[in-house]
Amino acid sequence: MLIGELAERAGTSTRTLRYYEAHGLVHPQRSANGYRVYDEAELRVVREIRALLDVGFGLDDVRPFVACLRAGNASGDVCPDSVLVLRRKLAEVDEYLDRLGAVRQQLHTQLTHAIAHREETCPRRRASAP
Amino acid sequence: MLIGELAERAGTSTRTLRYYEAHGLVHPQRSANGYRVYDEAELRVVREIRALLDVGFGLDDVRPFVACLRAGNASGDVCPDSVLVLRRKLAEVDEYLDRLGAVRQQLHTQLTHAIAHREETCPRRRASAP
DNA sequence: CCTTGCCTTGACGCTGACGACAAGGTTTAG
DNA sequence: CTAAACCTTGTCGTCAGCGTCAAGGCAAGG
Repeated sequence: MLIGELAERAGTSTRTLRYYEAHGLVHPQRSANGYRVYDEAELRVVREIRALLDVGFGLDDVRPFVACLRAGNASGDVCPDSVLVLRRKLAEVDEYLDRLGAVRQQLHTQLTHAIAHREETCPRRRASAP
Repeated sequence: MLIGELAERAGTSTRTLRYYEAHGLVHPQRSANGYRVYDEAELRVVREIRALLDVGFGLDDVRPFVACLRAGNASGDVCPDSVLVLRRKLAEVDEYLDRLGAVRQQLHTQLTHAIAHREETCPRRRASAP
């Protein structure tokens, strides 16, 4: 299959596929006229890449998973390097969740105080004094 | 106070202060020789900006808070526009927390399956068979 | 006069994953 | 013959908040 078909089947663009290739994630054959030719395996690889990128991975994080798939495994997750990345990413996500939770708390506090301030300085009609 | 002093007192760089000015967030006076001259109020403004950026706001989000401070309020939070931004940002954070939680869940699942797969295909010494 | 240490504007670099366009070759259909 | 619809490489643009020179002016001390 050519690049256009793969792009459509993988739900991405030809530009993206060439980008992945330039970064060493995909290795298509070339036909006589220089066109990139992909097989079904590459489709699975591209879908793996996309799935991981959607979850917040970078291209470098994705490499072990691609290698794992290419090594013949049914899933890109099962190789040691992939597991390492999964652990690291999970830790990163946990850390970010913590920070974001703290931020949420702070925003909530700020908002609460701001509202309280408004009630103080410009009381609503039905509040206390007429 | 000149730009270097403000930068140090605010814990940032002169480049950053000029950047804020270029984006209309800070308006220093100019001395005869063309140097930027800031007063104490600008220090508070810059600190407000920094605090909000640290929490994940963009420069555009910060504008209402700066205007609020400049309007004479003790806090940049208490003006209506600031409250709107606070509400919006809180909602954004909540949404992102949800997504990130889902991602965490997925990563956890992938990791669990990968580990289980390893136990299957290459059992530990003390597992089952000798 | 010279150095040191401020300050000025201007302009390019960076990160990441592409989008958009240019200028051209190939193949197929009419 | 030509248009349509593929494909190729190459290059620049995008978003945000700055970092990092470059080239030069101004002030003060020795």
